[in-house]
Amino acid sequence: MTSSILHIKLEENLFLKDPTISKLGKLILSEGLLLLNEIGLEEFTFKKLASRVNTTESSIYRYFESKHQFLFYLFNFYWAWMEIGIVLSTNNIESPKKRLSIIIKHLTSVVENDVRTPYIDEAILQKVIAMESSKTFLTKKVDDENKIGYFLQYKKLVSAVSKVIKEISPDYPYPNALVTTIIESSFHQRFFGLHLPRLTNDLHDENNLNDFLTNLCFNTIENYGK
Amino acid sequence: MTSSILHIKLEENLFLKDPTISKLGKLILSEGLLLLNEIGLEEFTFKKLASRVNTTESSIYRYFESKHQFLFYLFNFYWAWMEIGIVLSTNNIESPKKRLSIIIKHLTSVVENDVRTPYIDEAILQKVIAMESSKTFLTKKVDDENKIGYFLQYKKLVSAVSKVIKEISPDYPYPNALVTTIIESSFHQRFFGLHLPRLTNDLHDENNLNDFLTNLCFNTIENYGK
DNA sequence: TGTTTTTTGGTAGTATTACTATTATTTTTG
DNA sequence: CAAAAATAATAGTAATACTACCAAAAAACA
Repeated sequence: MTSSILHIKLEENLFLKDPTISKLGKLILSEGLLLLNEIGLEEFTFKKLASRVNTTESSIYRYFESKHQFLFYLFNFYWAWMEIGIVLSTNNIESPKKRLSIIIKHLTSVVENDVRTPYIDEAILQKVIAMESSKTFLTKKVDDENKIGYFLQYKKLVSAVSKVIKEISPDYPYPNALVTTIIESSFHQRFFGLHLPRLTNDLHDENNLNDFLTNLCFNTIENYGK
Repeated sequence: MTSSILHIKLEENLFLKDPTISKLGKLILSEGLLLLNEIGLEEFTFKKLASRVNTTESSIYRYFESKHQFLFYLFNFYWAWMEIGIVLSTNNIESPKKRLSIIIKHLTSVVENDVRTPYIDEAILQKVIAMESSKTFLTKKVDDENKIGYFLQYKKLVSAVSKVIKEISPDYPYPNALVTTIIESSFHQRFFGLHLPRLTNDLHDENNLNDFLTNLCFNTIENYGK
């Protein structure tokens, strides 16, 4: 029996040395993700990570040129992984409405660890991305980082979902905006549920968050202009 | 003729010493806002601001204990100011639907400088808040900062808008979530229009952004459960 | 007007961050 | 077993995010 391993290959400029091909690299990924989840991007340093994996700062710098590059690596990993899951669970579905429902479920549900990716725990990754992903684009460096392809995976997914919306409502003029609104909202609303409950409505409950955004999506596209 | 000055009084724990009552304090606000807009929160330091207003780091630290407190000051100022504008332009309107339309216009339009607040340029403030406000809550300190009231103004506004939604659709279960989704989306979509256009749909045009979110809001609340 | 307060300026210092550079040691691989 | 590659260890730099202290200037008040 072959173990099924999902190897997610990311663009060359998301790292200095591919972390998936060495033991230390994998440790940096797995423990880095955990540390990021524990202390957050602001407090996260390569020095702390180094002491956690019993290596040195300089060794980590050989894999990633900065903690921002490391975050972008995880960010792209997440969206590449998400796309695989979405494609797999929708490619044999005829009805675009059903496909869209499934996609929204994928985008808004709490994720479980995917055992096919040994050094990344997707349940943790989702938390980290929810908390940190806005920080990838809300900077003055966004144009430079966009130029070197740091947002490619995210754009790819958005455009794929957008296509499904166009199948359902070809005249709806804002499919991309709607998709990114749903994604960002799912992250933020779950966060509000935990930390700033007056900014949301008991969306901590999985089904409510999915109901909120599914409803928002379909009512928006199906009634536009009516 | 009396000059009409809008004095926005903020909570005591948003500063160490009230910046609105001294010349230096006002300079810190006005120039700090401009500097923040120019270089972004990550690059912004009190040292740079000090050299810009010809004072010293230590003098600025007498007003704000950190740049994060300074950001929260601006954040609360923005939402307090926004609320005043919304109240003023809706309190004589009967129809809740009209009121909601006006509110969405306020929340999604590019703002112009309000001459009644001499040391804050609201047009700049809006840009800064759009870019930096997610960073106020997406941190590990959010619970502590929430406890000391750093999010009060924002919550107040959200709850006010939420009330209008309940007037229109009393059975809609997610009014708060919808309001924060609209606000966050208006910030992010405009940003995408400028920097990551493939994540949105020409919402750089004012009217489109307003149309997108007005439509999303009304269709969501009026068709829920249908 | 003179004298206290209050406010600001100036300097210094600390621990930490975000790196870069260099050399020594270990591990891998051909 | 030798050569190459990877990692460890150490050191160093400029900048950040502060704190502390004292002197000078400005404002308030008596």
